[in-house]
Amino acid sequence: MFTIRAKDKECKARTGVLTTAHGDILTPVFMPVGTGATVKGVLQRDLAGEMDARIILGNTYHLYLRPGTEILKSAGGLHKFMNWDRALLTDSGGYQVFSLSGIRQLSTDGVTFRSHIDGSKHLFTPENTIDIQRIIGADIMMALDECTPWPCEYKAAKKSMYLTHQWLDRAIARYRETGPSWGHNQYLFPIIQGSTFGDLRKESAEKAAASGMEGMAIGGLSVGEPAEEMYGMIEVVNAILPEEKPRYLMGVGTPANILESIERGVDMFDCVMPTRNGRNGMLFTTGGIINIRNNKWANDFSPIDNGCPSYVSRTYSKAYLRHLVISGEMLGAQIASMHNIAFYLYLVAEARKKIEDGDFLKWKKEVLTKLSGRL
RNA sequence: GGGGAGAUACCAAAGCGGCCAACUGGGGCAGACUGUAAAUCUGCUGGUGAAUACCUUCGUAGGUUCGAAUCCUGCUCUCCCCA
Repeated sequence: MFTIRAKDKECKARTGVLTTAHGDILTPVFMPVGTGATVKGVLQRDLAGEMDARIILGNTYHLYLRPGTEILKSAGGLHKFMNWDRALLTDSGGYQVFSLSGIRQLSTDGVTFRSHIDGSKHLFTPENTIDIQRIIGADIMMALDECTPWPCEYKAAKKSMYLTHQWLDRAIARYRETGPSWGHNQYLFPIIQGSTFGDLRKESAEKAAASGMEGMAIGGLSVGEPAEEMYGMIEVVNAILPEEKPRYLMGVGTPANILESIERGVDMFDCVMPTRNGRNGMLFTTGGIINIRNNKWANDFSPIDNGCPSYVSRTYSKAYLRHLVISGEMLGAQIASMHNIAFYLYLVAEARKKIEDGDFLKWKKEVLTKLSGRL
C-alpha cells in the first residue's frame, strides 16, 4: 500500500510511504543495488544501521545462476539467506536482455541466455521469472521486460514494447495464480517501455496503469539518451500514471538525474553508480564530484565529506582514501561505496524533508549548483 | 690477481645497422562508468607544438658508415665465476 504524505505546490514532487511486509519505505527513496545478494563491499548491518536503507535490490538472473533456486529455497528465501530483514526488490532480468545482448536470443516465449559464468543455456519467461522471484521472496518483483538500447528505431521500439506488454499480461497471470513462498506479501510492478518516443511511452504507461498493480516502473531510460530526453519521457509517463501509486524510475542515476526526476513526480530509484563508481574512485560529495585517485588529494587530510552524516564520510581523510583506492586495498572500495551510498540516501532524505517543508525547488537548485562542479 | 657478463627512458626489460623517440610490464597522470559479465575499462607517459614537424636521448669519449641504441677502440662503473 502506498500513501502520499505531502505534495509540492510548485512541481510534481511528493513524499509518501510504501508499506511492505518488511517495513515501510519513505519516498522518494534510493535503493542501493545488491545484484548478487550483496551490496558490494557493504555490510547489511551498516546499510540498515547508520545509512538506514529501507530497501535494496537483488537480481533474478544473477541469483538464479548463483547460488541458484535450490539453495535459495533451502535458505528460506533471500531475506534469510543474506540476513536482510528489510525490504527487497528484484529486477526480473530484463536489464540483462539489454546488457547481455551479445549472449542472448529473444523469442515471443521469452529470452534465452547463455550464462556469462559457464556459457550454459537458460530460458527466462515471464512465468518462470515470477516463479524464481517467488522463491527469492522479494517484496517487490519486477515483470520481465525488454530494455531497448538507445538509439532505437521507432518500429523496433514499438515491436519491443508490444513484446514487453505481452510478457506483462503473462507475468500478471502467473502472479495471480501463484502465492508467496514465504508467507509474506509480494508486489509485482509492470515496466513501461517505448524508448524515447512520446506516443509509445504514453501507450505503455496506459498499459501499466491499467494493470492495477501496486506500483509502476519506468524502464528503458538512462541507456545513453540525453538527460533532457529522459526527463521528457518521465513527464509524458507520469501524466498518465495514477497519482496514488509509487513510480519507480529504473537504473537512475546521477544525483542530478534523481532530483530532476523527483521534481517530475518519481518516487523510487536504484543505480549501481554509488557502488561501482565508488569502487572506481569516483565520490559524490555535498561539495561536488571527486575523482579520489587524482593527485590533488594526496595531501588533503580533510574528511571525505563533512556535509554527509555517515561515519566513514566524516572520519576518513581524502588522502587516506586516495591511498587505499590507488593501492587497490579492499577497504578503499568499501569506504568509497559506503560513503557514496550514504550520500545518496542523505540526498533523498533531504529531498523528502524539503518537499514536506515546501521549498524543494529552491533547495534543488542550490544543491545542483554545488553538485555540478567537479572538484 | 685470472676469466666472463653487462650498462637502454621513473623502475624492470626487449631491441643488436635504416621500418626507433625506441616492444612489453610496472609505476605515474588523466578519463569513462546510470534496473552490475565491472575491485573494471580507455587514453597519455623525453621536450616544444593543434599538426606535418623540429629538438635532445639507449654509461662515457672517440671512430667506422650515406645512416649507429645496434659495429670498432679507449675510459668509467656494475655483476658473476676461479684463485
